Amino acid sequence: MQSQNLINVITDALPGLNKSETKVAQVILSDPDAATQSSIATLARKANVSEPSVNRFCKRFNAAGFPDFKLKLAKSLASGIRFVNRNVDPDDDVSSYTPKIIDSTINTLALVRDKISHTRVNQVVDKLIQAKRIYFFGLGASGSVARDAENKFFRFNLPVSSHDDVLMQRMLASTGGTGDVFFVISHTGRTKEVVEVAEIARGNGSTVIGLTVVDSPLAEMCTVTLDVDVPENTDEYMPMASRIVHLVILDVLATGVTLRRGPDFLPHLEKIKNSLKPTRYKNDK
Amino acid sequence: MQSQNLINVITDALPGLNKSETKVAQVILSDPDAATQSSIATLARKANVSEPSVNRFCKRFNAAGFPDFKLKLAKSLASGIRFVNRNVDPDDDVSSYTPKIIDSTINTLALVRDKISHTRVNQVVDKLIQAKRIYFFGLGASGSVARDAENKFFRFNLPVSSHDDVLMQRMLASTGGTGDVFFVISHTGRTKEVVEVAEIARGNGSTVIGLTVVDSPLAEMCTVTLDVDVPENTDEYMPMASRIVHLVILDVLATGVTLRRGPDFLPHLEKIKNSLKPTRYKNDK
DNA sequence: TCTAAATGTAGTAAAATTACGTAAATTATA
DNA sequence: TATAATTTACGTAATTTTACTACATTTAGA
Repeated sequence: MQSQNLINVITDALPGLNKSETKVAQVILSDPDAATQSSIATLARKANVSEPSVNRFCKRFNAAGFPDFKLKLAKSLASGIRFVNRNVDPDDDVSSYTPKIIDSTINTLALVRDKISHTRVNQVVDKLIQAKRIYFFGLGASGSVARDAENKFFRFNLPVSSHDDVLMQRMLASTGGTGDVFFVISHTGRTKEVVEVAEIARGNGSTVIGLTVVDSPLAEMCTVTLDVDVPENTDEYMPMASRIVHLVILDVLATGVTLRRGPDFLPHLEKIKNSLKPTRYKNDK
Repeated sequence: MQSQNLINVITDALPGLNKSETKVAQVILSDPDAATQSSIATLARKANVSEPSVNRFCKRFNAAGFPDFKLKLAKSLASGIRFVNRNVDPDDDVSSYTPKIIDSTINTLALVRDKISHTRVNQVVDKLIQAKRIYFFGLGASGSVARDAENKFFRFNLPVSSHDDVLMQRMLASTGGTGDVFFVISHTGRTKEVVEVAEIARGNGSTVIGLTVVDSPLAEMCTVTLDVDVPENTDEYMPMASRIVHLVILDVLATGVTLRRGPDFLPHLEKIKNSLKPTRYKNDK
């Protein structure tokens, strides 16, 4: 795991802290930026604890001491993540809910960045490179993710298609075989239709890649699973973050494939880019 | 205001510094990360200058003193190096390009969060609330964004549809009128077909909302434009970030609409959620 | 050679840390 | 259930480290 956001770490640890540590945590979380600029004495005073308590607090979070802690805190703040785990409130106005939603997305992405298995990503890139054909399957919200994936991967000069029709998916899965890759995207990993399709494809010797939840029925049917451990939304108003995560992971996979193809492949990408030029108004700036 | 990256500032000021200040600057620039962790004494020793020289150096760069300087330096490192300057390199392996791509997406989102006009968002939410019908239009990559939007907005009990077929878009645009909202999504804002469709719709008295680039031909045709000032990708291997940004902005808009509808609307959303339950395997955890 | 800027020395103030002692809480035991 | 034993939490005060200030010395330019 890479450097996690200190504010998240503190928030997560909050329930397990003792009295004075909690006080310190609250003062820091309520205004992290002020905390980075105050001395151990002022912070201790604000939290109504002694200076050594603050110091111990810092060491608890793997800092060498108070100055080191402040440094790490400052870095966390600079990383651009401000509203941490703040849910949207029914009374929020635009200027509140807008940053909250964006920050929550950022937060989720940062989590995925630190948790995603690079080995798995590599395995999937392997499979995609070797594929004779790629099918992207998804239903509902994952349907548009699948479509986006098609749009992205067709640039690789491979027969790619995306499908959000269950019957079509079934038919394709049953006619597939070795060399075919079925890339199945599912937010829950529990949609029956999707799991069945994966099973059919697998039974015919196709490679099945799952972009879904770990330990789900779908994950069990897959040759390789890219599991995304995105925290479930508890808040009614918070949008589903998994779509975005899925899209970004597909970006990563596409990049992986491009890099494997090597620099000789770049002219091909350039050609596709240029093909769109005549459809656009010139930019005279 | 561009990133007040301290490292850049120091580099720029380098020619105008005097002897000992130059020494200090060189030590800091050669290993900024180490500098943030050392005391004024060690830094002075490394640079072969006295402690007050280091202190004066800090004050020269608008810091209150040495600790404040270290803080600012740390922030520059966190925000700058982590996000901005990390293009995918042809030699990168999985563990390099994966975080790079995710970080670049995060960076873009953070930028949008700070720059997006809340007034505009509010205006668009207004229009969407008042709409009798909503059409989401997009081509190519924006096509799947449009589709995702449909999937999200149909929950609001409104006639919503998405279209990625130019002819269909034209026909709908020409038959629309007051009360109809055409939500046009475009990465470039310069695709001729899309601009024309917007013009037709506008001509018939429909509301046209653009999710696109500021000052683009499309933006000029719209009733309200949500302009996204996403930096263009210079790197061959970096995926297009605007898709993600568009999706997140649609999340924001959807949340805005939900909040305006008030708490009475929540049971309706719950109903939709529950309708999907029978399609899933039970989660026995 | 004079002047002003640059740099360093030494002392002081501030900040952080450590050592240690007391209080609180937890666990074990009667 | 009460109380003793033990651990854990917390604070005081002393110590050490760190940063800053005032002033002295050096250096460079006119």
